[in-house]
Amino acid sequence: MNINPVSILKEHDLKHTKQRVRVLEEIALDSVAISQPDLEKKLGKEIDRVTLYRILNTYQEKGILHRIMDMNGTANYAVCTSSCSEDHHHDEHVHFNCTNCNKIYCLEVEAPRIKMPKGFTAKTVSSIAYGICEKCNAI
Amino acid sequence: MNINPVSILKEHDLKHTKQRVRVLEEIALDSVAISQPDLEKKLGKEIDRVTLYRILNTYQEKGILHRIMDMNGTANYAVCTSSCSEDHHHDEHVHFNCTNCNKIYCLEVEAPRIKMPKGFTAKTVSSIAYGICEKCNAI
DNA sequence: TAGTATATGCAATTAAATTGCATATACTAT
DNA sequence: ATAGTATATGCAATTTAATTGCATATACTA
Repeated sequence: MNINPVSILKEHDLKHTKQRVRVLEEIALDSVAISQPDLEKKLGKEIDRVTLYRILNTYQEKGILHRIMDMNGTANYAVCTSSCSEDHHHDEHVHFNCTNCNKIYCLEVEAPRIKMPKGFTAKTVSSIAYGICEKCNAI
Repeated sequence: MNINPVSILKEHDLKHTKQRVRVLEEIALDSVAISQPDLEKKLGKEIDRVTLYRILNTYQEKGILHRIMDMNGTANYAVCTSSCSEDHHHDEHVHFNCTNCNKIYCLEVEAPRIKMPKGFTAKTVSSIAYGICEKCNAI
């Protein structure tokens, strides 16, 4: 993922701190979403646990990160595409959660439009496919 | 929801206990999924917390209940349609999570088939639409 | 560069989930 | 019916996750 943490922070009126930059860098390393526990393991010595929580919440609210819940209710984070904003997350693509390695992929597949019943108004739709990923299938 | 807890238990080779029956009854009361915290509040005095965890896990594994994770990673439970089984959850319908009242509805809408990229094999797909529900829209 | 607002880290608390074990309960075969 | 066996339940204790309050440190503004 090719992002510039500093300019992302500026765009969203967030103060430039080394912890915030570090978190964004770490998450952007991989196109695969990273789980909160894994992030903690990687950053645990550099960034306080509580700070990490707060940074992740801020990023999610600002539309900088997607939060994808896996089957166990664990939060996973990935960098949003540039079109996301505070009031509208454009994460209408499909996520894929491998039931073997538990990785979450952002597929380049548009989430299909779903017709809502009368009275219901949908703002966003999250589709998660569960199965076996590329790598695990190859083994 | 019109179910018979006793026969459901039999079908799945589960022992008939009053706790298991009670849990099924409670969840089947409403077509809307119920959250684990709400279940605990309702059953807390009748059923031990740990037992509830275990019953819910068993039901989910056996395909008796759907587990739907909401935005906060909280588990919500609803009765599966009769076509669910241990090896294949047929919950390919869309869920709707109201961002106002936080209720989760099982919509009578089939989840659309999604084409997977090469190498990925999907077993189930879960689609959750977020927005405002019927009731909250009416207010 | 001083002043101010906000982010961070630490300590403490609260809440959620898991484990082990003794007892109680449901089912099986007699 | 009943004894025996397997499994479910409830309790206590533990582990893990998440939240809150507050003092200090850091980034931005004028």
